[in-house]
Amino acid sequence: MAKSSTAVSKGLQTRAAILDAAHSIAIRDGLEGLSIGMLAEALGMSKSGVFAHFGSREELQIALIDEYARRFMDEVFRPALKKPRGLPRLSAMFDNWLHRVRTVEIPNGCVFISGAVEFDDREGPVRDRMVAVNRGWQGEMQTAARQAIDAGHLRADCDPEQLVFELYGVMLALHHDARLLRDTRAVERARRAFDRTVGYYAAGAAPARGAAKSAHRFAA
Amino acid sequence: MAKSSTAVSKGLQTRAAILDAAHSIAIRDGLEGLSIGMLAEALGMSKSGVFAHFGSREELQIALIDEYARRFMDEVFRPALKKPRGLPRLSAMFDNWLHRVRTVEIPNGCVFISGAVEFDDREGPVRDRMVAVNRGWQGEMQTAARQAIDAGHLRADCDPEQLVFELYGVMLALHHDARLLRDTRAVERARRAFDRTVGYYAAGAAPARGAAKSAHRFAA
DNA sequence: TGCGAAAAAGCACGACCGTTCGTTTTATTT
DNA sequence: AAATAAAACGAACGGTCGTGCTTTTTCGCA
Repeated sequence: MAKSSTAVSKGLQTRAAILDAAHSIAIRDGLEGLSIGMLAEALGMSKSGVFAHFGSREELQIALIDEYARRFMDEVFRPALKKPRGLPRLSAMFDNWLHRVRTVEIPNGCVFISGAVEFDDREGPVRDRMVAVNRGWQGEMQTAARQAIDAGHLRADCDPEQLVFELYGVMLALHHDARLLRDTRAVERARRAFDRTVGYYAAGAAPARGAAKSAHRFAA
Repeated sequence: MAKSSTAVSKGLQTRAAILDAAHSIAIRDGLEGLSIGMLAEALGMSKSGVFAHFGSREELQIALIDEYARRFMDEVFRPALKKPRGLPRLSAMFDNWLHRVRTVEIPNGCVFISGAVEFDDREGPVRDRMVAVNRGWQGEMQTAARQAIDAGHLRADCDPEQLVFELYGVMLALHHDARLLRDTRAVERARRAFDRTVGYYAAGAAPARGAAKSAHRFAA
């Protein structure tokens, strides 16, 4: 009750508004397409007013990466923690991700993906934050995979890093086919690819049968 | 002998030189990072001199996409045609691609990938060309997969489009991990993912065992 | 060798960029 | 309500961008 007026200062709440508008722009045009000018126009305020909240464009980009990562975690990973450890949780993560792609990332875009392409060969703090955030969710997913192994859902010889590598490849291919090629079957393909991949590593399924050899015995 | 002076006109050969320099820039900074100014500086000529060869930046970008696609086909797909149809050819395509990634695309970048991200939600002729070129190589690869099925190397229930989807996902994940995260194990993971994927669809291997069910029986 | 055409240069334009600075308007506190 | 701090504004700077002109240089051929 005592807290009469504002819980957060005016500055913080416009900063949040700026980041919200920046999010809308960035998922469409990427981190590079994010300009302070159009951001100010979208918010109905002056360029310098927007600028003052971050001090530089780089800081704005970094703040947006954090904002995007926060939303991603809240939508994709955090709800999955309510599922029991192991494959249920891992599947829930993928399901949430797929749902997010279908609802927000197909019409718009994913900052993780566009940011990775934009900053993969550019040094600096923006790239560093991009890497850190990526390591973050990859770690989360690897942990989930490791728990699935411990729980006996996945085979013991399943490499969590390899599994996450392959699953992210599925998401990247999904974005590519759905967004560039506008292929409506992409979501279904992604689902099938996930099932096949996890099914391969699933305990009880046929063990690794030297696939590395079989694929290349024809070559050379 | 009769052709005394130049086989190609001066204009065409500087145009080629421009496209070569543009290629060097674009694989690093993408199609959006390709500016006429730095292109002119890199070539030691004037902006308007460069500009005159294409008439617009869009035309330059389109010409570069074609140039990149030509090189890609020459390096990755065309040599694979010397291999016998089926899995040998498909494997050769992937091998060549992997080799190209290792030698040119890890230190630099891939225009197919950066271009897809940059233009996936922007209308216009550049995007259209990007789509066309992508459909091109995907079609080539699907044909190779179809031949592998006909030859009995891959199972009859293997969907070529699904297979190409999954294999491209492997390449995308490779670029991500190798370029953004600078993970040296990415190439090895890509190789393993390819082997596992193709191995799954290989004739003689265990048939599809309802993986779609097995992966999600834990969920919900 | 000279002539016509093609290629390159030079210059200027309007637009947008990130950023700085001084001022003015709002919030917050005393 | 007065005083202080925070926030937003407005104008300007130097820079780069793509693009349209005109002029000069260079090439190719008779």
